[in-house]
Amino acid sequence: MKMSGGVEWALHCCVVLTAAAGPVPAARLAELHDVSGSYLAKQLQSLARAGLIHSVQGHAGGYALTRDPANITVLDVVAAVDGAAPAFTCTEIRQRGPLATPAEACAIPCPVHRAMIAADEAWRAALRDVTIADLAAGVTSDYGPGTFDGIRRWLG
Amino acid sequence: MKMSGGVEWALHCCVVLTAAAGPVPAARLAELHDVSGSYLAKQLQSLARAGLIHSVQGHAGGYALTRDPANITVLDVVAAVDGAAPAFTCTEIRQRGPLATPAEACAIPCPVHRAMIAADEAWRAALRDVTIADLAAGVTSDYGPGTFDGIRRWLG
DNA sequence: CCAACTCGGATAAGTTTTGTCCGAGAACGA
DNA sequence: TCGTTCTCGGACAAAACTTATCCGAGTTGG
Repeated sequence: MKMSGGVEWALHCCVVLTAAAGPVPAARLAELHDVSGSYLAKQLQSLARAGLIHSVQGHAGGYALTRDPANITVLDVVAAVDGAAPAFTCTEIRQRGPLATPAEACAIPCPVHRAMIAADEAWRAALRDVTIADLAAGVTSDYGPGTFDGIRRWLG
Repeated sequence: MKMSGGVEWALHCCVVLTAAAGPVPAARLAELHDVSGSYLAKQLQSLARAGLIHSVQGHAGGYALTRDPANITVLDVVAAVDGAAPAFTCTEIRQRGPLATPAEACAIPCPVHRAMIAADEAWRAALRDVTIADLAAGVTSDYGPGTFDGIRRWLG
């Protein structure tokens, strides 16, 4: 039960892109966060494939958000980087063994599966309630209104 | 973001132990669910280490629940088998890089971390709301009142 | 037209999870 | 009381996934 470490990087990158004026290269984002540029590229590609950011190639290229930060939820980023599949996978062991339940009685998920589905949905709902814009607002609230100005200046 | 497959086995075993009169050997539980006995033993050991079940050695030994099923939550089982650590681990990348936040300003978790903590807590709360007794009641409701009688009979 | 810079996917190393085995210990029957 | 049989418990490999890296294709700007 461990989430990909790339999720943290991706979320921080999305928050930074909120402040950026134009496209930002992956290498610049990696330097800003002091992480492996080669690996961060992988996470950004996942975000691009999910349609959360779009890439601009060429001399002054880089990555930029595709839509308003208020319309990108944390769940979107987590699903893009870590995968959209639920953490729990039911293998239907109730249909196996000497006392196997017949398949026609298995129209609805078993009680164990139901509990896991409910927990997963609660988790998703919590992540869906927070947007990238909310995170950016939290950064401003925590570290002062000039924080993003400094980032914008450093990005060039 | 994948939960250990052993969690499913462990939960089903706990439900079965609800119906058992005496201790049940790991091999018997494995045969009932048609899974690897060697590997199921590992999960049961985790449950025993967590104090959810206790082992009885010797000729007529096996595993039995230590307390009332209504006092064992699904979260207890998940934490025992899959680990109690939260899925998301914050690496404090805000304290790294050229624009690093000074350590004295990092008394509280960053916004990203806060969102993850909230989601994790929602997930835990959902799992804490369901007990092994609830799962057993769900089985009875789904497959009929005689289900556990059949299991008890098969266990011998 | 050239050159430099960007992303994109294909390619290895490390780590965790999964799966298996045999030895130590305890209870029952003789 | 002793031996046998059954049980758990921890130590030992195999496999899958995550992590990390590289170089080529494509595009922009001068």
